[in-house]
Amino acid sequence: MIQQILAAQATLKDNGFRLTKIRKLILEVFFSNTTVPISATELKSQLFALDTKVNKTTVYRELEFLSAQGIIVEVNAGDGKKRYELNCYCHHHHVLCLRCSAVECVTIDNCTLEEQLNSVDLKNFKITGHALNFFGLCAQCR
Amino acid sequence: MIQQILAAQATLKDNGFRLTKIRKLILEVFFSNTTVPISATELKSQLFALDTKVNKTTVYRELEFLSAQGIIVEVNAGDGKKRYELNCYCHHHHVLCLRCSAVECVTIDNCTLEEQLNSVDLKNFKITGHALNFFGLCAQCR
DNA sequence: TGACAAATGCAACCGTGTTGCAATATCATA
DNA sequence: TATGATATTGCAACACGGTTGCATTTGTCA
Ligand SMILES: [Mn+2]
Ligand SMILES: [Mn+2]
Ligand SMILES: [Zn+2]
Ligand SMILES: [Zn+2]
Repeated sequence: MIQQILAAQATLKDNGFRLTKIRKLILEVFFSNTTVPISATELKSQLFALDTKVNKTTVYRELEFLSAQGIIVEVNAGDGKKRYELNCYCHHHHVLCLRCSAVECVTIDNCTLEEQLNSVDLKNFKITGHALNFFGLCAQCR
Repeated sequence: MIQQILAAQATLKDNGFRLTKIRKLILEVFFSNTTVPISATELKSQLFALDTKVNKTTVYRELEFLSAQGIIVEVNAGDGKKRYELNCYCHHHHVLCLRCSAVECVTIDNCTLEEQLNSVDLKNFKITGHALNFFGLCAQCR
């Protein structure tokens, strides 16, 4: 993990971007954290808990920046709120708790969605991706 | 279609609700329209095109009301915006155009998603539903 | 150390959706 | 048909997630 975070930092520097205090902290949050996707508001809170008060504009801009760099990815869990997680380069889906909005990643072994698409009438859309979200109640809320 | 709209109106009256000018127009929009889900803003525009200026609060409340009555259903197409369509009582999914936000319904024949769930680690969530959204470019935008 | 550009903070704004409350319209009943 | 109870509507103000312009600060490299 320490290697990965250093690699990410090196890549950023190589591309002419700066390693600010805030950016390094955000990288730490994403790399050290669990695999749960977090929202801009949650990230802001986590930074505050780390004694770093960051303006929300900066948080939004940094999330967009790290997404553009391919370090994190946007997760749409089905409520109208963007979340982000470390880019794991592996296709998977998400579960959302309808009561407390907790989100977890879920992986379907041998997901055949892509193959099933061939037999589907997609209304002349050119498909570039899909999102499968499950809804329900988490362990604490059920 | 004319029968269905009359049946819906009768049900509403039987349950003590009123058939206002606005409510009847909204029912007409949903029953006569294509099967494409529409947002509150789009509905407001369609009513305006029918020479009926409606306050947005009324639109939102009416959409929630008709959902609660089971006449229409909420559709989450993957952008952070609620859409609604006539309740067809049939399980299906949706495609979203990433450029113009057009939405269409798609049906996967013999959707096996529910069965695949048994072999999936759902993180102790109790699942009550799912949403599968495809993304891409519509016929006009591709 | 200094200059230049990247990053930040601030304030104001946007779109979607919600709430409290007063005014209005519907409809059963007289 | 007139009336009253209450369902519905409009208005204004608000909540929330997210964005934008611009001035200030900070990181980096020569
Ligand atoms: Mn994930
Ligand atoms: Mn549909
Ligand atoms: Zn929960
Ligand atoms: Zn399109």
